Amino acid sequence: MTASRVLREEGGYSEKTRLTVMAEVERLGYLPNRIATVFSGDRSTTFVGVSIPDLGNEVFTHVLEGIDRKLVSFNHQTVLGMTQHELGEEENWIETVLSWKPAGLILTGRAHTPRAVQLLQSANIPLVEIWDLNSSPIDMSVGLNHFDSGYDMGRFLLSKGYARFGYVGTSHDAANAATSRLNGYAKAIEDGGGKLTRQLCLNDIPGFYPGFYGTEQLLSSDPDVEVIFFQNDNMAIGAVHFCQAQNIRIPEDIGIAGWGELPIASVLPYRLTTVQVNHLRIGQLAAENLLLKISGDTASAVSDVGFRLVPGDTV
Amino acid sequence: MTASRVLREEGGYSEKTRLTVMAEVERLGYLPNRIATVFSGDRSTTFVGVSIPDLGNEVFTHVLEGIDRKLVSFNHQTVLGMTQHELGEEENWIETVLSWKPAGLILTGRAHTPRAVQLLQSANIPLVEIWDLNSSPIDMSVGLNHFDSGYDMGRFLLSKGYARFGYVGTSHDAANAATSRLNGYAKAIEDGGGKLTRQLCLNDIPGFYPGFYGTEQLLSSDPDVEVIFFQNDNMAIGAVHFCQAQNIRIPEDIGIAGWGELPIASVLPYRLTTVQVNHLRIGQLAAENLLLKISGDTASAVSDVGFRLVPGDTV
DNA sequence: CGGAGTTGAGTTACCGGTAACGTAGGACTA
DNA sequence: TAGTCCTACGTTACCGGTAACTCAACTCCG
Repeated sequence: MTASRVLREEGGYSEKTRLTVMAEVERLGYLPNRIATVFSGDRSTTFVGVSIPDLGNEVFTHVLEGIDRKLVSFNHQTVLGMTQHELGEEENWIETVLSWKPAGLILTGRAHTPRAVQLLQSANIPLVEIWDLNSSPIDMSVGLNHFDSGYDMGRFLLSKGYARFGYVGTSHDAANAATSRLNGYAKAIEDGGGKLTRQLCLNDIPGFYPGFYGTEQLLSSDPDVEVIFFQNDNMAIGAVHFCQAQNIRIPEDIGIAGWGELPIASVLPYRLTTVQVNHLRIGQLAAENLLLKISGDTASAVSDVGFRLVPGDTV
Repeated sequence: MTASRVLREEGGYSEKTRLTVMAEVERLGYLPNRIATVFSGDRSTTFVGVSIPDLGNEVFTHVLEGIDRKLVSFNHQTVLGMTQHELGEEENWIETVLSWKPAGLILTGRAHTPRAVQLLQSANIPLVEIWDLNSSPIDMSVGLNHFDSGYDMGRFLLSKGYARFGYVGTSHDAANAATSRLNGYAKAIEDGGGKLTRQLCLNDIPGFYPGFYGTEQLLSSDPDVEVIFFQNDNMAIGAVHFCQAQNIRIPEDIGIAGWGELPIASVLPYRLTTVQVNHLRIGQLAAENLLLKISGDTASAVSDVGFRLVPGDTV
């Protein structure tokens, strides 16, 4: 008991005793068993479960980096959960990770299975839903309004005089956020009197190559499309390369718009029309709010990090 | 006790009892406390600590994805550790994560602090060192020989007739592997009678933009360089874009070589000279070997996944 | 039909911390 | 000098599972 007090620096021991204890710690190479501590007090671990759809998407690795950096600086650890864009996978992961008594959870997306929601509520631990802003979160939400970002892009393209619109995305739709963007985009086009002639949903991950062949597919089936909005920058860059290879001029023959502003944009010889989002900030803010709740403070339930439309040379 | 037996499907109970127990489980919404299980038997958790230098580097996110997918399919979870390329950070993380009784560890790199090695040895749990192959690992090693890959690139470039060589890398050198590549490259050049006129080490992350301005720096200080080997493909692609912007012809005026074959290569209008490495495979194999050891089987101590030099159009 | 073996279920103790409480002995006060 | 308080340290019990053991009831067989 005295040793326990010394190691926790709780006070109630003499300097002489402290030295004796520390000497024994040194001699035995003693490492505390944190499992026992958690068990004894029915406390939480210092684990924070973080679910993301997949790691292939650069956007989420930035979010994850923001989360982990912040957590580590407050002596917490990230337990990873890759949901593969499947709510069922997420539910299984939530059940498993909860049995390990995490200090909190960060989930990507606002959609969960009913049982997952029930598990989360009865676990009653701090929770942040990130990415697509949830105005009535289970506990807390950090992200941006994807519908609005799609809507703004639609309006911007309309203002540039386009009338026939296309969209290319994939079924790897992180937490339905890309679908929200598409819905916003479609709504803007409808409101503005344009025509969304074709929307393509590839069964692939949203990377460079799907952007490349997705553009080929879309243009061959609908050559009159004037501008294409892509699920993200990587796909848009793939599209630009396809157009260059086919001698299709941008923006004279076709307009290209991406989403997310990824690092590669900094070295491209053209300025991609895109939507800038501070991914790292989403992760940091989510972790910050979670840590506040964990330490018993209050944190804002809804944090909108916003977005910024970047008009480039590609439309 | 009977409930415990039912839930573990251990046998030694009647069907009638099983149903009674399961009904109570349902009624109470009972979730087992895995912490107690670990504590009771002085067992391990199902956590596997995975340390990687940083998440900004696409290469490691692929490795991590390979690891996590495999672990999840065997009911284990990844506990992330970002070491920021600092052995001290790694040591701190190892100490923390060990106190949570992980089932095993996967560490990127073969270099560790003496105290870290001591902690790892006394923890006596399955351990895989990945990335730069360690022929005498603490426990197991999965990766490739980075020195050899650099050496092969050097020899290949010599065979193309180059005589004045450059190198551009960064101080974010994941587990010293890039330095091994540089050493191999330098050795090949020396052996072949070429000249490594300049090696640049930028204080930045090895991304597109550092490749861009690193090339500018190197060429302005040493305009006679004939070919440049980059730390990775992203930097090499940044270099290609710099050359395009400056109307420097590739490969006529300068040769460019990358390393790692990243996804963007698939849509480039040219074929980048690079070294192909199966990053996902490294992660999968590391997790596989670790899980074998965890379940009490034996696994090979050293697994070389190899590499393949890809002669492209850029030299 | 009695003894041996089997089956299903209960009892006890333990893992390693820590909360809560107990207590000896010194200091301080009225 | 007796009573009170404080400090430093010790004792006990408990968290929730499970290993190891016990035991009653039933089965099986010569």
